[in-house]
Amino acid sequence: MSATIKVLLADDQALVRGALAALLALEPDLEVVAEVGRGDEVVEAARASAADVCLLDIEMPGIDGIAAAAAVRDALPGVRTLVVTTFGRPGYLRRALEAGASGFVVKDTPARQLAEAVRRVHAGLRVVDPSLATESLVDGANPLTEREREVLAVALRGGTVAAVAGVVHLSPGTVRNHLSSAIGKTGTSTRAEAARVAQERGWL
Amino acid sequence: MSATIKVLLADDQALVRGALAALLALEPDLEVVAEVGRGDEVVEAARASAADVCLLDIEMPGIDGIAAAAAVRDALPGVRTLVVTTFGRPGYLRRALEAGASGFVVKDTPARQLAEAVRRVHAGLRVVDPSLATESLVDGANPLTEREREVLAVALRGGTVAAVAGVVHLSPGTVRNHLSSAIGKTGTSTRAEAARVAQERGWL
DNA sequence: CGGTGATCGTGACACCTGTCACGGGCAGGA
DNA sequence: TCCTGCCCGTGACAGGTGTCACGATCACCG
Repeated sequence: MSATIKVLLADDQALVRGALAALLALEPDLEVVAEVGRGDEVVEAARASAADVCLLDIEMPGIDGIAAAAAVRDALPGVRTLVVTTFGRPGYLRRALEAGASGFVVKDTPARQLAEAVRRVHAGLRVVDPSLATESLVDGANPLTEREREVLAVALRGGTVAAVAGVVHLSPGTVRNHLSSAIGKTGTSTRAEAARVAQERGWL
Repeated sequence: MSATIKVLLADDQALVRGALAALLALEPDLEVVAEVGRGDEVVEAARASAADVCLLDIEMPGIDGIAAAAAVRDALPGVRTLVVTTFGRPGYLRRALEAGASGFVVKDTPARQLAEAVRRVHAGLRVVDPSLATESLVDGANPLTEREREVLAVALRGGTVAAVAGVVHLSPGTVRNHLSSAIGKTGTSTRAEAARVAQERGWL
């Protein structure tokens, strides 16, 4: 075991990545051993640098931070992951924990708490934003089915039913049925509203 | 004149704010004298701390970073502003410069260049992301009219024509005409697409 | 002064959407 | 086995949407 906790940083914004590195470098017991800007480079870099904890942003090219957490869990079981994200969407928290993440921190949290969160995760504890944890329970699970999510995700870009049907290889009528169901489940009245609400809740 | 450059940080995400502070603290000639999380606190904090340069994020509660830059220009003419944002939308660059910002940096830029950008801005130079500058020229100005922007901004939330008409206090028919015009100008075929494209280009 | 363009409104038309009812197929649990 | 739930599709209907033509007012500019 090394004396310091080795940290891997994954964030697509170089400026934020560098800034977080500077922040963690202030802590004598932490050491940033790797930085990546894509989700699909996390496992490789974590292995090469023998990282103890991976700090993962969700919004990243390649694969997102949640999928990266799952990949780390499968490939490097001893490595802990801590998801750090901009959006405190309840669905994100649930999916992150299901992907094996040990912690979930929103970017609104004070800077000084980040190092402490890394230490707790490294010690085997779970770190979860308390305000989000309750919200996640209140909000409940994702009521959308697999196809509804898929159709709604494409509809988010704004095309017509025919365009969506072409992308997902379905009949236009089926697409409308899925959209109608999703509209009902989100309590909205148009697909654009439904897509927006679903995204805000982390259902996509 | 002080020996160090006094910097004000404005970003709604506390973690990013603190991280940027740590990053700039590494530079001996820079000093972070104030941190705020809202756009409408910038002028007050800049005055109180006698800041030389204001680092402004665009996405902020209260007023956004561009409006904050304009407020600083009007209230504190000697203070330079540097806009730092997540999205490299050409329209943002143009509007930021019109608001009197001395610099425009995307969060994708390497961390080490930030301090240099602050120094250049403090020296009275303009700092503009080069890749964005050319894109801004190619893209041209915002073709949308004032009312088209307003209607499109409301339509972005996804409601029906009637709902939009109620918000902007217009006739439903007029709203449809404005939307139709905006759809034509964005080269799209639905209002949702038009709103998405307009936002991506910084036209809203 | 006339011309131009943004703004606001109406009316009409073809088309798209959201909803519902109704099939059938397929997996998993009582 | 039946039942339930998800999936996929069709058809029909009312209502919303996008487009166009046509007026009208107002501000600005040559």
